[in-house]
Amino acid sequence: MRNGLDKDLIARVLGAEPKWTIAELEAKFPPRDLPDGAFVTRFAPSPTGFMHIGNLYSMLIDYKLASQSGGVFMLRIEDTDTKREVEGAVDLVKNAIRDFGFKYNNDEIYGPYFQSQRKDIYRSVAAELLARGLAYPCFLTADEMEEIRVKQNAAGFATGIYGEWARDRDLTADEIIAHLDNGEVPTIRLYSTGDPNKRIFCKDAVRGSISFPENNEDLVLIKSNDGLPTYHFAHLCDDHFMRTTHVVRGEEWLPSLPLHYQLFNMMGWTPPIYIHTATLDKIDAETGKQRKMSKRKDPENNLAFFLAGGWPTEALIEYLGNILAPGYEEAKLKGAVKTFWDYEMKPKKIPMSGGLFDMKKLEWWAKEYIGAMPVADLVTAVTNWANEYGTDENKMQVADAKYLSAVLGIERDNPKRVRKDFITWKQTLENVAFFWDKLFVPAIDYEYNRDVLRAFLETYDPADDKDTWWNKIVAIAEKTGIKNGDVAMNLRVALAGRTNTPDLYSIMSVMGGDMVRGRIGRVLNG
RNA sequence: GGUCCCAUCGUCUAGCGGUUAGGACAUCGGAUUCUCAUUCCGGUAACAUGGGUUCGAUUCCCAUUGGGACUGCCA
Repeated sequence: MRNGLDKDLIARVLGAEPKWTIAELEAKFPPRDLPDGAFVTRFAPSPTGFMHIGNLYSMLIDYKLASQSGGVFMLRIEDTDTKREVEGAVDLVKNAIRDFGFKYNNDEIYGPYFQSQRKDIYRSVAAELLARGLAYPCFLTADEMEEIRVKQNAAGFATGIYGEWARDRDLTADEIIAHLDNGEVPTIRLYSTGDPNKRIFCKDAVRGSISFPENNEDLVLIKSNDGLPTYHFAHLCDDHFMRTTHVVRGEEWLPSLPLHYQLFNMMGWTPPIYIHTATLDKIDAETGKQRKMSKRKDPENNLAFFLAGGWPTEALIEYLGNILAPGYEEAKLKGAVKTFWDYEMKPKKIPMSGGLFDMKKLEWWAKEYIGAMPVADLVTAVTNWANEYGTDENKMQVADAKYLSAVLGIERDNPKRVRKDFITWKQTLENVAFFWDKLFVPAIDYEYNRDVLRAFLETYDPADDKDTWWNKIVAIAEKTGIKNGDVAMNLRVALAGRTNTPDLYSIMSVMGGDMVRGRIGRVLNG
């Protein structure tokens, strides 16, 4: 510990008087009045203009834990890096939260929820640390720090500002004033008293107790360029005063856990319970090796990819949810629960090893999800997607809701035996495109048996019920001397332009007599 | 280099000292069907390696190997 700074110097060093004392802040942000066991969590993205799978992954834990426990889920914007900020990024975040059906509850009294608007809070806490000699102003320039780094590397020491290398940590008040008078703006650094030869024990809800060497780095608490806090300091102040009970974050934060414990200990505050999640990986197509999902290389890392591609958001939730709450899938298959929201997530069971993102399994969840949807809901979902993301052709397909409903309703009447060939809203429309004359692509290379087609036209009556219709097919088969299936196949290809389709009779019923006659006639005349 | 995390079928996992190591996806057969999709039945497939501890290790401990993260006035 060093000598604390006096009030006036603290104000000069911070650029403004601290607005509150710690006691005032404690009163301003009182403990939350919630039932025992309620989780208070937050999703805290940086507004970088990009929402990735990892964001959804951790937000799902936050939201689920809060909602299942009767707690609170907050949205906090971590806009402390003015250089990386992107316009419109906050709306992107909010839209994603809405699209996935999450609701956040930003109670005014714990706000504001933009870190850029919480300067007074950070300044007040920093003032306390400065007064107690647990933080100090540092006037090191970027160039000077680079010099230090070079020296440390050459000598084989760990890089960073610590101990002997921390030039300004024991500056006297007069020396500080001299720097200030010189027009220099300091960063506020932690005055670390940690001893790397001792160990600190930290807790993680998934991994249990983890020990690290104590932190001895004088990390930056408040940056000089804009007076905003670093992640570490913001985390301390915000999660304490927002009364967060559980901090869910990526495992890349594990190494800074000793620092965070140190910070909370210095303030005499209880740290939140940490849940560090493993990263979502994929196999690199070029190297064949497993690696973290990359923003640049992997389009499927971007949530916009799934939204634009028409993936049901619920399928993504079910897929990720099953990873985060192992056993959900089994419970669902057994009928014990209906959706992920009915299944209890246990923090301890959240996996700690990195997982591969499995598109095949996602497809399976999507098929299951769509397969279980009532036709009306399917039509709505597909229509909404087409109108927002679809092509003009897609929009045309959804224009007649009644026809679309008939098309999508094929083989969906028996809930035990629904078709599961719909994966995304987009792919659904592509799958059934042949039902529209404009989109129909005839199979020009197919070798039709024209006798069969002519014979069909002779006896075809759109009003026939299925048995009558089938008996006519059988009769044609006998007459022309080919198999029933071959007769059906000729009709199928003539109508749909392909060899794989749902039930033929249903197709004809939906198409209607004119379209059926038209397409068969087209083959015969063409 | 230093610190830390992780390790069960191809993938995601169950297992918490004694199991024929279970499930799901994928895959491969078979049955059903006018094709496809469904549905049903069945198969292939895993405890990274080496030491301990123990009567007994997938399970506990330690190494090794492999993968990952961090080591910024970015989060």
